[in-house]
Amino acid sequence: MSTPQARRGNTRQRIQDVALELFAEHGYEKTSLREIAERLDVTKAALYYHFKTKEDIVISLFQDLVRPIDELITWAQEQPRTLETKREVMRRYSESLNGCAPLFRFMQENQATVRDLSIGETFKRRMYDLFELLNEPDAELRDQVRCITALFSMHAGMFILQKLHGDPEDKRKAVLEVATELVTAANPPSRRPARPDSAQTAAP
Amino acid sequence: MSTPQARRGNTRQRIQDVALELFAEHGYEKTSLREIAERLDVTKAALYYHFKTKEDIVISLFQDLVRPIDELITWAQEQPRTLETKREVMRRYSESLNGCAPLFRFMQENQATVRDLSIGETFKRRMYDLFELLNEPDAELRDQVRCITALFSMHAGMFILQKLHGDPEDKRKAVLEVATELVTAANPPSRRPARPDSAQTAAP
Amino acid sequence: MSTPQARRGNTRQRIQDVALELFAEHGYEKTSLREIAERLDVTKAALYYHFKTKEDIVISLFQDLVRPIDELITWAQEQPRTLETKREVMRRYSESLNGCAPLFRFMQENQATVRDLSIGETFKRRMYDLFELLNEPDAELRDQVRCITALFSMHAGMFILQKLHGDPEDKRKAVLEVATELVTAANPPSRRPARPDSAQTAAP
Amino acid sequence: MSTPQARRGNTRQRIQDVALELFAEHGYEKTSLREIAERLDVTKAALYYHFKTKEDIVISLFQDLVRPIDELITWAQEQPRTLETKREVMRRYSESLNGCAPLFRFMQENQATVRDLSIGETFKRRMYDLFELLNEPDAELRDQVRCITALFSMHAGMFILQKLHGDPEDKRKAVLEVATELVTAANPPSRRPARPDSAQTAAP
DNA sequence: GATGAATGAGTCTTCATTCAT
DNA sequence: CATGAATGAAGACTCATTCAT
Repeated sequence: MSTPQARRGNTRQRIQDVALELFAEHGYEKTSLREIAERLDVTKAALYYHFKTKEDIVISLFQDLVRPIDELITWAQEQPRTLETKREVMRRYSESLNGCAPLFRFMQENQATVRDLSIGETFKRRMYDLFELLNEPDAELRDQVRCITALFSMHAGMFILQKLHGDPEDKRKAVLEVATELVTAANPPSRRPARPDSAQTAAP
Repeated sequence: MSTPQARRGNTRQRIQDVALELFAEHGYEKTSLREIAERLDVTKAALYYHFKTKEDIVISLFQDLVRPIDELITWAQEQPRTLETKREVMRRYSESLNGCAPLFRFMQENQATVRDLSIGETFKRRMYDLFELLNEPDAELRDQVRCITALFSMHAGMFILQKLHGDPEDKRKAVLEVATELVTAANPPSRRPARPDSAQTAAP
Repeated sequence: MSTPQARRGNTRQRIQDVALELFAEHGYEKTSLREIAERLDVTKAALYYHFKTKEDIVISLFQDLVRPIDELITWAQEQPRTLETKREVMRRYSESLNGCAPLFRFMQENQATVRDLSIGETFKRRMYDLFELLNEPDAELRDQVRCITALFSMHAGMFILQKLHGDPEDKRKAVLEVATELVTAANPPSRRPARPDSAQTAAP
Repeated sequence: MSTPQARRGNTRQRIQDVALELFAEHGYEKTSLREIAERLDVTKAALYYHFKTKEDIVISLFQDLVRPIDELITWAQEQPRTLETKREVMRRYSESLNGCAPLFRFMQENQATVRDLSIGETFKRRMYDLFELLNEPDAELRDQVRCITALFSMHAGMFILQKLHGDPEDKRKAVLEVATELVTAANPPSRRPARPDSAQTAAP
């Protein structure tokens, strides 16, 4: 696996893996390309064969992440805006996040940096789309806060809970439950769309 | 205020102000001492008269912040562990945070950096103390998540909600309410200490 | 002279001197800041204390050069457009060039580079101003060529003739004579301003 | 012409064309092989199939240029050293230059670079040969300057006059005329070889 | 209290070049 | 004929830090 021959052809992938690991661990700015290169046992110049700039590495990481979320958003926008849909969005979102925990940890812990990177705006847009899917347009301020907290707690949840003992999967589910409760509370029956039967068709 | 005479003697304070502003805006690593010095119209060397290192500036900022929170923790540990105490902790914490929003924004958005700084450990300790004040020792996982989410939403709340329109004070109250609800839900009547006097023995 | 104390305070000047020497010798691109720093026995960073960028060094060199030429142009524009004025312009220009021969050699031999630098445009402008001072507005193409050749031969003259033996001052005068002849030929009596008496007031 | 098939077999030529274009535009040092390769839509490695080094490309360009000039020199050295021969040399030289204007522009504007390249010396030799053909061995300094100026103005003429309006061919002729006048003036009747047959013994 | 001048270590990035395929 | 992958050397530039004055 670590012979030069075996590494052929997957260097790009290996760069992404190591970079993500280091970015998540020490932050984007404090991770130098020298460090990444050394850990891969290649030269810095090799990185530049695969990525035009340091930022480009982050962008490539982000693009792999954003796809499932984009699909989720697209799917949700075609569903009826029922509570059940919202719950399903939360479920699916939780799973998406689970698949790219390190990247989300990186984004969470390097927000100041990410904001200056070109992906910052894209990321914000996604968050806002999700918020709008959970939130009713004319919701009270308190309910808006509930929705945002729900989203945010799922982002942060994963690694904030790391020091708590317990099975990671159990923790994920606990976070999902609490977050779903918040969304549910933010969508009281009185404010839900009139005909409840549309709800039946919600999730597949 | 901005004449050379008026600036005499409060340079230290002015450095802290500008540094915090820039750290919060662009992150710790991307803010150089040159930038800070230029904005203050002094030389970099002048910064070194007031602070031993760059990290020292952050530490000094942090110390001003941590005091009210330390006091809050000390006070709370002497109170009975009732739900009402927990609610009061939330109220007071919300106000403390309000007083140092930019610093918290900085800590929130530069976690990867802060972790490597000497303040990282101190900060984590405070968070854990607060968590223990809100959480019952043998609480279910879900209730632990509620407490952590409650704390976290108050940290993040302030600047995450910036794009929502509305009076900042209204937003703060909304966040406080939602967070307090989470804490309340995490402390169901059945689990609250049966005899309030047992609370006396709670804190060490 | 070369003790650290003696060097204090004139580092900026020394950088300019060495830089000009190396730029003229090997070209702008092939002269690295490392080279300049090493020859001065300072670090590269020291150069950056005195100049913001590599280009900045060239700009500073150029500004010292351009001043006497600007003055010459200003002076000439206030004189009557007689042949005698033009001859005086050539005389003065030759002396100006003599004072900054290495810089002109640099500009002459690195035109492709200079063009991309910010000084390129400024320089071209000066050349055009000088051309207009020597040339009559509606001159024939051949006379225009004469003027341009006159100017150009003075620029190039100095270092092209280096391999010819003879006293440098003699060579400079020879170039000036030939160039002046070209200008004279480009301003035939028939085309000179009508009233010859205005010519009397020409040179101071 | 630009289909892959049509490009077969003339890649070498295409490299030369693009390289010359870029060298003339931005200079030798600032033109990277990557740039050349990209514009040709081949890889850098492909360039190395056709040329051993970057300098090799310049050398190959130069060799194509130098042949007609070598022929001109050889021819001229066999002619009698009369003024008429010299005039003919100028005429032919002007035409040669016309055929390779971009290369000459490159050499003119990158002298500092060319000097360090292996072609530098070769080029200088040719220039000196030409000078000797135009100049009488024991000419006065002023006449030597005339000859050099004549040569030089023809080199520089082409692109210096670019901003002047007028037909390029007209400009070329104007330059040739002025340059020829300079050569004529440098060869006054009094100094011309008395008996034309003495010309046979001129060149070594 | 503060500055002017400098440093050493490090940053990201680019380049000409090589070579197995 | 040409490429994909990589290298080593070097480039310009920035940073936190120091210290004599």
